[in-house]
Amino acid sequence: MEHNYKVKLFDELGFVRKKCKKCGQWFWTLDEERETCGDAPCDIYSFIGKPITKKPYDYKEMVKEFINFFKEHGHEPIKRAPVTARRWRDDILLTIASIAVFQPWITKGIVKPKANPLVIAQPCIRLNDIDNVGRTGRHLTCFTMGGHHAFNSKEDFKYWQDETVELCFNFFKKLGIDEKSITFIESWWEGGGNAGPCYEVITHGVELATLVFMQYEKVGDNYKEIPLKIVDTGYGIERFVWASTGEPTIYDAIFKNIVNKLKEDAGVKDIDKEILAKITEVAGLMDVKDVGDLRKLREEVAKKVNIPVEDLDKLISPYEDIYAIADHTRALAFMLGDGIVPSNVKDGYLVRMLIRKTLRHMDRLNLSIPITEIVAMQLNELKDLYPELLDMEDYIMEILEIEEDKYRQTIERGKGIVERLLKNKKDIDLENLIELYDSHGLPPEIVKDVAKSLGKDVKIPDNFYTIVAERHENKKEVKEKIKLPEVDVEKTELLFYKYPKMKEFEAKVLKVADDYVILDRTAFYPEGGGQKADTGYIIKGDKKFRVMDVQKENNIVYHKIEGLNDEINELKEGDIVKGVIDWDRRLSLMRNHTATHVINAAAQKVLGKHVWQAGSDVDVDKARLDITHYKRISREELKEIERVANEIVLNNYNVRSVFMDRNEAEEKFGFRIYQGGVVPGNVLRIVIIEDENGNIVDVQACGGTHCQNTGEIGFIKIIKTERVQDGVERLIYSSGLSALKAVQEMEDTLEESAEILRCPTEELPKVIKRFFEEWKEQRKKIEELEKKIGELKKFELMNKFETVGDYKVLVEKVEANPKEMLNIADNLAVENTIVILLNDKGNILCKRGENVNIKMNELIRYIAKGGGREHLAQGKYEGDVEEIKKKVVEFIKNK
RNA sequence: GGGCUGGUAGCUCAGCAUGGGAGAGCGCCGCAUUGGCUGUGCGGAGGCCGCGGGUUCAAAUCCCGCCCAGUCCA
Repeated sequence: MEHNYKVKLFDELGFVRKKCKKCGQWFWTLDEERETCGDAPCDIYSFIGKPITKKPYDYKEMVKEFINFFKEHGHEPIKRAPVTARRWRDDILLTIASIAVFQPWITKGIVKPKANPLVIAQPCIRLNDIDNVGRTGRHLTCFTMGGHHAFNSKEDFKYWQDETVELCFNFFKKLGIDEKSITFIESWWEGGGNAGPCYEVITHGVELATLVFMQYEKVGDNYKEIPLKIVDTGYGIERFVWASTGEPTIYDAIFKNIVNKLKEDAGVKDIDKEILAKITEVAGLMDVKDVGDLRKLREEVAKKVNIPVEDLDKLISPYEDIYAIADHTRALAFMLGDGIVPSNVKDGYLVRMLIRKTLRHMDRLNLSIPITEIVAMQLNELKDLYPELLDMEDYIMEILEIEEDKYRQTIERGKGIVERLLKNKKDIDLENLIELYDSHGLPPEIVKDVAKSLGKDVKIPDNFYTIVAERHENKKEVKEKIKLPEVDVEKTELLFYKYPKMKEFEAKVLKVADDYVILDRTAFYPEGGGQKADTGYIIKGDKKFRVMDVQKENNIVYHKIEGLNDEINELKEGDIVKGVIDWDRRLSLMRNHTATHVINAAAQKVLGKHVWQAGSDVDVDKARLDITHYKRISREELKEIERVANEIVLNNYNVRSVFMDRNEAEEKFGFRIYQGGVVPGNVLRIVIIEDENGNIVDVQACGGTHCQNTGEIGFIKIIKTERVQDGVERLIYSSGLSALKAVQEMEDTLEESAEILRCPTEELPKVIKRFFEEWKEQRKKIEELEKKIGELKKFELMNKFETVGDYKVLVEKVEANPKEMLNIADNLAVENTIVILLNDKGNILCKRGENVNIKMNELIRYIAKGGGREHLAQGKYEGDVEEIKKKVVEFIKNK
């Protein structure tokens, strides 16, 4: 893509455009002598040990400096967004850049930005390079992207390249960075479907900022101009801090206190800063991608500092662990502080992985301080800039403890499995390793350790995790969606918002397509927001058409009519019809939907702020709500949620809904409104439950139909809870008369049970316990008696043996069940006897003494249906004893 | 959302591929030995083999569904 990168500033100050001798990229510089672009690997880091700013900054100071500079230059500072991008968009889990905060609604031009131009310092999380963290001196999982953004439309154009480059240049200068050291590399940025030219802003071998001019949408291989031209800049706050201190690694610059504390606790000696600097410098020149690259890095550095690789390894490894811990714990502070609940899915899984990785680093160092304390230190460092994290401290600490416990258990369990595996098998092969990791969560490194302690060696391939990943490939499922016919009509006017109690309405038929009818306006609620569709009738004259289902697509409401094809001529375009809603159904749906909001509020109150709606389904006789929570909901908690919910009902709070600007809603109520998931559009419908003083009980963006006050719900009964995933609990409940019905059904169960046991319902637990215990006792007794019967019958039968060939044979019908027969036979079958017992239920059993050479399983197959082992066989026979006896004799004689 | 693993005595687990009498170790109880506690020896109690269906003469074991737990991946 051709683009002119020349800006006013370059002209004014006399920048020259050059082509990098090494990488061939074009760049702009004030230094006419310069031949390389300034970025690694063409240039090496030259700020380590030689800070490039007037004074050193810490993290907090740099954030403030950045915000203030752009504030002074006409940008409005805005609050950071959570690191959990999943809350407002469904394409990424975590906030990976400052621009991610504004995608997709603002960048698409659908929603106006809160301010324009604006400046933000946005904590971001990227886990792609997690294995490099601590090792390369520069990689972080958690960093802060300073961004100043301008959203330019034709009517309201703020600024573009000239100003952006100038602002950047001046910010660098304000920090005291030598202007001759700055280079602007011409580059091209693409991401998230958008694209545009960009500058990478480099100094002393390190890229500190990227200035992107988003102006295209990428359609296939082509670029289409987008209406909004967006200035998207990213300043690496941590890198600025690093460069301002000249520390050997970014971790030393950002996490000084924590690194020192960890070093002290682990008893790690200080090593020559030169070595650390060398690693960072060499790593800076490398594109580290996998374990192999890291090994290469280690070898390279060993050569440069002239130390054997093994020695260097011993020196450096503890440092790497410390750096990784310092980084990971900050990411954890943000992830947990923003309310992520650990889980086996999505962002919850990411946070669990991060906790486990951190614990593994800690184990390697044998630290005595617990992970909770390290995260608490992070919170302490972050509290001035992000006081909201401190509100979540109790939650964060509890989660860390629970997760550490779980991890330790997993490892212990895993060790047992490995030990047992080694007992039976000589070696652990790749297949075992994969299963241990995939199914039991046991990393190969730990397997190796355990095996080593038992004197066995385990080989781990370099690409182990790649192999695991391959096993999980090509899996996708196609969700079936109801296909609606395409029609070209005006969008349907929705009457149920304006008139929530409207039961009947008149409308004009706009279209009849397949078995769907489209009206110009409707009071039928189409399925959406977890709420099921209304049903009812559409009436034309004296003809009634049953409405089975109602769907909405592109703002058009489709009414599915029962058997419409047969009567196609009776309902046609232009007809004026009457719609009648099945009001009992709607009432139930409204009650259940409002109850869902009430339950959500109650759950948050009882369980904590981390509780977030993870899905809901509102049906007529019951509804369900999935919430994020880190343990099973106890009986006590459940009762408390139920109590709080019904308290809200009894207080008869007002429920109102308003249409609101997205920004205004976010401003007023925060991200909490997105309980129901990602909501499109600029105008949101906000449903608010508030008490008599106007305090908010619950607020959500929601398109559903609701009661007008909580009292209308009548009564909420939680039926049960389920664990739908780790970290997500499902509450199933109903309201109003359905709730009453549910309670009555439970009562029926109790009554019925009590009747069977002939006791009052309140005595049930006691009586059942007694019955159960008695049953167990009696079962024991029966077993004993069965044994006794066997002993007694011996005397009755021992004289009835007949001699057949070498053996003494008994074929006899007894009054006994199979178990008793076995006991009898046990007492009779000795030496050269064969015992065959029958009962009148058709059971047969053959048992031989130890000196018998005939196989009972073969014998039984000759005389009856059944099988077993050589010494004992069981089965079913037909005919009478004499016949069987004849066959037995026949069989034995033939042997 | 998908994959995989597991659920058997109070605990840790074996048995399950190939269906046929529910086992081991630890713990618990009793007895013996000892001045007493270990320790040792002997004996014993303790199981809806997660729940529900199916196949079969017969299911802990095979098949299906569910519940519970663990774990990996997107």
